[in-house]
Amino acid sequence: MPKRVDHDERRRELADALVRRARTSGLHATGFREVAAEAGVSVNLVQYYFPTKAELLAGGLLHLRELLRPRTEHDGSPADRIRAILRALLPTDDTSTDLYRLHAAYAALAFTDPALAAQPHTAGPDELQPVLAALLADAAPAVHPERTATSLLALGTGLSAYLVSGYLTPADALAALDEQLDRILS
Amino acid sequence: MPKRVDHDERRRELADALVRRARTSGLHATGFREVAAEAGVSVNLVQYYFPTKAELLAGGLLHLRELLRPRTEHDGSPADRIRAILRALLPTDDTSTDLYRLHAAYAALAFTDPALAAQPHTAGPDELQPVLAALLADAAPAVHPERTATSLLALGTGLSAYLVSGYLTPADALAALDEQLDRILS
DNA sequence: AGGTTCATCGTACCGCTGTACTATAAAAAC
DNA sequence: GTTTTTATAGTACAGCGGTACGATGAACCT
Repeated sequence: MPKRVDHDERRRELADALVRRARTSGLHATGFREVAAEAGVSVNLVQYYFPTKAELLAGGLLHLRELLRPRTEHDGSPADRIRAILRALLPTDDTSTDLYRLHAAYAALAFTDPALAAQPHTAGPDELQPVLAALLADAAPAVHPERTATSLLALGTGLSAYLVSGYLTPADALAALDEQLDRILS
Repeated sequence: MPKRVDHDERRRELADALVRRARTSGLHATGFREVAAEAGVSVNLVQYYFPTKAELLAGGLLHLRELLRPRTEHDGSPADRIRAILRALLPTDDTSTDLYRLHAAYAALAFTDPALAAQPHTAGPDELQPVLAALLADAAPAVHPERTATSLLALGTGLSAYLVSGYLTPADALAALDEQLDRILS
């Protein structure tokens, strides 16, 4: 076996195994043994890269955030970019639904776990809000950019929650979003 | 000790102990022993009323839903009632914040636990949406009642998520909600 | 070539948690 | 008044999960 291994890469592989497992079995049912089995590797190797459970969980969250980091680079007019960003937020296929649900599990854990709470665990507005506000200032001069950006993101978050819970179909959620966007964008 | 006890009442007491404990310690860290200690009672008594862990959890969820069942009875004009219902949805004080977070933990669990998923676990739109739609049909004839009701509830859900995560202050969330309501309610 | 380091494995331990078994006192039944 | 429920408590057991301890073979260094 090789001696030198890229530790960051290895950690990413293991974190990905955690995500794969947890997004179907649940985060609460995913420990060292499950991650090891999913990665096809020994239990102790997982502990070699993530010495403690807290670090394993944190590594999983870091990787998950990477997986669902929204692509903010779209082309087209500012109005088109706004629409594209918000649409990309909604979990409309099975994969993004699973990831969103896993993220919800992490968020719930973070409420009572200070270590996780310290880590930025958000698919929250903090990254997208300024981007959206800047685009809105350009595309919709009539509205207050920051407040409108926040409201749009909140709407997207709520629609996402309804989507993953099965209360809405993707078509309905997109329609609700578009209705709001059509009103704002001139 | 008395022989006859109201079992439903006792179950409610124990479920309340579970909620009290879980809303600060986290649902994952709340088992038979913790509930028993919180209720000042023996471990076995908890099991006497909730024979299995699944039933204990389900009992807690049932009680939690009761605690945060929104009061839909308000007085005033339809417009006032709409505003009151949506405001009441937002967790603006510490208690409702804790309960909302606990509910989020239950929702996350339900995604991977069929037994919990079968139980109606929602602070979702299913109860409020028809009520709101009926009021909207009266107060805002220009808009599509069902779609608008869903959008408003989604906005409320998103704002609630941002509130319990600390991204928004109650004042900001209420302002965002009011802005939207002012636009719709003529 | 020999020793050292490093990635990997197998196994063992210990604490916690759900669950089961037995006991007991008080109230109800008769 | 005795017997039978019934609400409660204490203790015990078994499985699982995180963690720790050794072992081993391959690659690197000199």
